[in-house]
Formats: sequence, C-alpha cells, structure tokens
Amino acid sequence: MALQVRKSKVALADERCPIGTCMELLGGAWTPQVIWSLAATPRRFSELQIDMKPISAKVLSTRLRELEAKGVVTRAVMPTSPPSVEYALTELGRELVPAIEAIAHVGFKLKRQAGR
Amino acid sequence: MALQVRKSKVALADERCPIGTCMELLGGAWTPQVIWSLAATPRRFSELQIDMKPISAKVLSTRLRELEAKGVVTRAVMPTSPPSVEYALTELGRELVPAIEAIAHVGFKLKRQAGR
DNA sequence: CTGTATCCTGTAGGATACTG
DNA sequence: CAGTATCCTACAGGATACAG
Repeated sequence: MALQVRKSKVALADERCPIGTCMELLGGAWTPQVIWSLAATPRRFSELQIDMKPISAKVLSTRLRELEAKGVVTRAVMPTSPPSVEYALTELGRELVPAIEAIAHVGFKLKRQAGR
Repeated sequence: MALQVRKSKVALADERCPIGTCMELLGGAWTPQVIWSLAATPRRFSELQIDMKPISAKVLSTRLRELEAKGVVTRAVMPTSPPSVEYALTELGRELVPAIEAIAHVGFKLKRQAGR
C-alpha cells in the first residue's frame, strides 16, 4: 500500500483551495496512519513499525523526518541503552487529528457496512 | 501537484486500520478537491476543470471514472446539444464530505496562521 | 463540450543489507 | 534499538493530439 504526494508545477496549496495546504502535511504513504498512531500516545520507532505492520523502516523513517521538518512531530532521543526514541505530535500535529479522525470514522463506517 | 495512491502488497484497508478504507476512496491526485467541488453542487466536466484550474483533462476524467466505479459520484449525460454531463455525489460520496471538510478546515486555519 | 489515446517522466516507496 | 544506504520498479499523472 502506499500513498504518495507529488508536487506539480502548481503549488498544492492553491490560494483558493485550503485542501492542498492540509494535504501537504498528511500526504505521503502511511502519513495519516503515523499521525493516528501518535495521536493516542507518544511512541517509539519500533512501536510504530508494529502499529503499521507492513511498513518498511525506510518509509517510516522518511515519513517521520518529513513530519518533523514540517513541525508535525517531535523526536526525542532517550539517553538509555540501547537507545530509544520517542516520537510525539506537536501542537500543529494535534490540529490534524480531527481530520484524521473524520477519515477514520468514515473508514470504520464503510467497513461495517461492507460486510462484517 | 498531484496525489497518488498506490496499492501495495498489503491491502490499504488493513483490518485494524479504518483509515486505509477511507483513503482508498479519496486517494489519487485531486480526489479530495473533486469531492469538495461536488459537495456544494453538481457540476459539469468543464466546471470541474475550472474549479481545479491546472488539472489535466485526462486526470480529471480518470478520477471521475474511478469515483464513479467506487460509487462515490454519479454521471448523468444531459441530452442537450452540445452534450453536457453532470457529476454529483452519491450518498456514499456525501459520507466523505465531513472528512474533506475537516481537512479543508485545517488547511484554512494553517493558511491564516501562515501569514495572510 | 466531453472526453480518450499515446507517449513519456519522475519519483515514491518496497526489499535488502549494513551501521552505531 | 533505530535507523541509513542502495538499488529497482511500477505507476501516477502531465502534455499533446485527436474524436464523437
């Protein structure tokens, strides 16, 4: 599975469409799931990997770096041995949660209707 | 700009994550914007092109076909000359609107904060 | 007006292997 | 544990041209 967001010649964040502005943040494969996982509680790298089973380390790493660069998540290295790293949502990240929840809500509803 | 959704070996709609289920519907470049445009009122092909200025006819067409196949939009050919076609959201499509609105809301908020 | 058919390209992201 | 480095491929989607 994968979700990509590609920039085109025209900015995703068109002046007239606020959707692009937000999609820039939650675009990219697994991004909504990452935020969803972090919404409940801060998590470590390996925990996120487990949350999203088939995600590759590379992609998870990439996503986390992107989100960190965008100010959506924070990365905190715990001085333990072996080292562990905690990722958490920033305030900006929390603003995205309602949107993710709306998406998850629809998904949940669809799955219920879909059969089981 | 562009938004892609790619299927991987693992179903996007994982049993444990409802997000994938919903993202399957609004994945793909421009898909959220298409639904957003149709949310207000049914629209014709060329109107949608105008709404999303830089979208190519091919992609818009592709998106609309996908959404139609998924039961998100309906396509109605009006027997006029020249022919015009009206696209509208189905009931399923309307279920997606709150999620899109949540996304748009965040986007709008971010843009306001972002400067102007 | 409403598309469809081609062609072409970048790039996202999966696999795998390796590091501190 | 928490990544990074490569390599590789599929495929999304942009342009363009044409069609009913």
